Amino acid sequence: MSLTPAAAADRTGVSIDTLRYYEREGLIGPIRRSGGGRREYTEDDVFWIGLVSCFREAGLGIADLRGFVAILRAEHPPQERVAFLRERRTALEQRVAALHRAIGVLDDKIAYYS
Amino acid sequence: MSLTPAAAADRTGVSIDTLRYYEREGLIGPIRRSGGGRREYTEDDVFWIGLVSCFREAGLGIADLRGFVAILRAEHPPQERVAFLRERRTALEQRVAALHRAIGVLDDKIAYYS
DNA sequence: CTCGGATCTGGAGCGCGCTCCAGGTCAAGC
DNA sequence: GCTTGACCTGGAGCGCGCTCCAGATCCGAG
Repeated sequence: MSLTPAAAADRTGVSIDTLRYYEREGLIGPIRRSGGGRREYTEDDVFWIGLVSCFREAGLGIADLRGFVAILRAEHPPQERVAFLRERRTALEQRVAALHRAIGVLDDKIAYYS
Repeated sequence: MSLTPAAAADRTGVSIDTLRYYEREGLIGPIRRSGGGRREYTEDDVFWIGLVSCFREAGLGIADLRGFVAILRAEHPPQERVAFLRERRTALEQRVAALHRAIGVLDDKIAYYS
């Protein structure tokens, strides 16, 4: 069984327009088409879209994600993949650190006004 | 002593154009002017710009920051301030959670390819 | 006094990440 | 067959957060 665009959007929480956009940008798919040209999303597609939107929510840009997709799909030596992934991980941890600094400031202010 | 725009930009790591933009948007200042109309940043200004860029780095939008500035400056009851600050804090922690989910995915992939 | 570099203003331009639209196609229900 | 609604494509439009530009002004060094 496969899912219509509307169903896939519903399942993933990503709008139909955005799904098409992601496909154009090479972040997902290419999605299989029916005889009439309509997209038919598989469960695997849904899972992959979930990964992509997880990273989007974490603040990665489209270009970053394209690199990520390329690494996970293409035949790069595992060593290179791991290096790439670690690099991304470091970038995300820096974001976490930035958030903690901001939270620290908020905590100070909260303490001050409490 | 006060700082020229260039010096303030240097101290804060925020570009001159962005400093003017933040001022227009009401995130900082208004900055004191010299007789000739040039901006003169104080140490307090520099400190405040640091706060603003801390929140920007944490991913808050300009509108969010405007709200933040309004709360810290205007005469709102402390109770309201604290409520606002806690709300912002929650939002930031949700971002942290999103980042941790993404980092978790990366860790899985790293483990898989290692 | 002159020169040149820093700064001023208002407004245009840009990259990102969608979001929306027009005009056309496909397919299930009557 | 006809209607209706979901879907198709290519491209325009939009909000955000800067970033850049033109043309004018200021001011310290020589």
